[in-house]
Amino acid sequence: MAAVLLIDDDVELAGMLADYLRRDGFTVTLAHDGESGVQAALSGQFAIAVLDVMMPGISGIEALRRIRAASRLPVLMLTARGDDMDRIVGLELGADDYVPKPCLPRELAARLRAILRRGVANADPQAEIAVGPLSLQPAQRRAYWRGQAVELTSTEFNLLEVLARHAGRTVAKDDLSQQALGRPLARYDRSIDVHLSSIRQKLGPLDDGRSPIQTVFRQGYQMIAC
Amino acid sequence: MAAVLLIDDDVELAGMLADYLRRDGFTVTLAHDGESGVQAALSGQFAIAVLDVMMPGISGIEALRRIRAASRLPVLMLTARGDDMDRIVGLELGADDYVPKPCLPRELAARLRAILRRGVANADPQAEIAVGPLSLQPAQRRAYWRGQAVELTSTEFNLLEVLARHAGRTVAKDDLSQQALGRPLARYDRSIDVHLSSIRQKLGPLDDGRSPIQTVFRQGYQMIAC
DNA sequence: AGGCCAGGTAAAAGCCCGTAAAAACAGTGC
DNA sequence: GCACTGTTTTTACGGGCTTTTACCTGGCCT
Repeated sequence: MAAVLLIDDDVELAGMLADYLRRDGFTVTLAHDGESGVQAALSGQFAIAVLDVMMPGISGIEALRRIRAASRLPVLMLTARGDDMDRIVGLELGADDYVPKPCLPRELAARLRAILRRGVANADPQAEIAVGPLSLQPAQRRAYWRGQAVELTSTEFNLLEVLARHAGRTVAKDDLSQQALGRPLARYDRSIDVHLSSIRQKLGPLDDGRSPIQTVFRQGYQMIAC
Repeated sequence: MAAVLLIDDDVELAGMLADYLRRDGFTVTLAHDGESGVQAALSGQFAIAVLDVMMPGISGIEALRRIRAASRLPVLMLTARGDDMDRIVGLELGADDYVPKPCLPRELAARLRAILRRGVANADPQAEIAVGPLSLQPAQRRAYWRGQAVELTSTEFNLLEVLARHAGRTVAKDDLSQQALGRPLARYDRSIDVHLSSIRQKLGPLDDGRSPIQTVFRQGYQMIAC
């Protein structure tokens, strides 16, 4: 089943959780401090990470920030009962869920499965993203259209990757700007539109003559799911 | 802020939670049994529903099943500590999250916000919506009428999608505006009417000569269920 | 019957988006 | 430092989509 990375400095508790998850069908790897945890999370080997908020050295929040800076790997936060603020902040920062400690292993497993089922977001950077005639290899930053390599600039690739990861759903322009350009969308900023125009030209139309990227008026853009 | 429907037979507890949520900026409506709760959930007036699992009459699970049969409204389940099985089943059935009881109101609010932030993404984009001669593929933003592709503008598609998801029930103009145009209905705003006029022209009449979208005087519009 | 108001629809007005082209920026080699 | 090259952002304009306006029809009420 899915590969889980468990980052928690409490060796005993982590071991116990890992045992339970393994019996439940998960493949579990342990990291006992934030530093090595972040590194492992970015290795691209895991489908999801479980991250303890309270840790010596880098806090869980900081670890999450560093993971999010480079990856969309799903992350579930473990928090001690009571630190609600941290919970909210955790989700603001882009955690996918949190579970209060002490937690029932069974509950943890259920939430892991729920996140994995929700799926798509599984940004395993090693994997290839395929949507209809488009295929992307984020690890090599290469794009193929109908099997042919396409020359994209760096920004164009970023944009296309975000859209492809959310294929079939509308992505707001602000999110596109945030994730592909790394800055919030300013008023009168037309960069996204211009880049999308060039992407469309480089890719060409679908079989039915439509563009593979649809405009959703006033909301954003949507890549057509295969 | 967001309109929350709270379905719980425990009047006292529900009232307390409602108070907290209101102070937190939510608009809260209460339902004290499954039957009326399901009905309210399908009214299209709410952004999210909170549903107690343990209820006399229809159980929370059954209520969820009936909501899911007709709608993708986000639902958060309230479960008593211990019934893990129900939790898992709850998520399998398409709940968006669950919170164990007794719960901190603050935690409930945080989770509600997290789901709402996740936003529209809840609508299962792979599914195809079919209502009589109409079929919609939200993932590709395509519409077919009697098997023929129909060219719709972005807003027209949004409107039709909302109506089709609630086929057989009246949708208030204000909800249509909110969901398809992303803004509340203003006085003297005729946009919805105008868009509906063009949709009707593009689709044409049903076999019996009526429009597939009926006007419900002073209330809204309703798509005729197959 | 007549007035009032919601809704149907054509047409005008206004705004958003597509896109070419210019300007600004970043990197490279000399 | 400077010219050269490739990329990103800004600018500008035209076209299309949305919204507003206006006029008309028809239901509902007194």
